[in-house]
Amino acid sequence: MGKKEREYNFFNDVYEVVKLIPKGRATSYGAIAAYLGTKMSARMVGWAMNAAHNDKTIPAHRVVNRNGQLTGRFHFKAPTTMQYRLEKEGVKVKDDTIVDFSKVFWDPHKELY
DNA sequence: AAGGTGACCGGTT
DNA sequence: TAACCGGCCACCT
Repeated sequence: MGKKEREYNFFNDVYEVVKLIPKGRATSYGAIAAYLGTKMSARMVGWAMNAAHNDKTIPAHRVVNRNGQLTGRFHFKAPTTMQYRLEKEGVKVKDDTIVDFSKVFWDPHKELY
């Protein structure tokens, strides 16, 4: 098995959850890690998103940090891309932070089974 | 082969 | 309020 394939298998669980985030909602790195179990740390979720950043099938813009900040914005094509995509879905962003994040927040632990 | 490094997090100072 | 700390764990050098 090649390196690229192994990498994809390893991060696959993260990608599957990210793909389930509904339009107009967002979750956090830590929430995904908690949902997947103790083996996966929030840092690893960030690493997985980094590895996936050109995959158009993964809505990476819907993953932010626990405070709703768009900490991953510099990894997009332009630093404004992440905010643009969120606002296009009706999510308001101010000062690189999602407005009313608690209402936009999508917790995989509660919304998935 | 060992140590540095994250698109992080919760708690403490 | 902001800075810091320890835990996290696969990757990279």
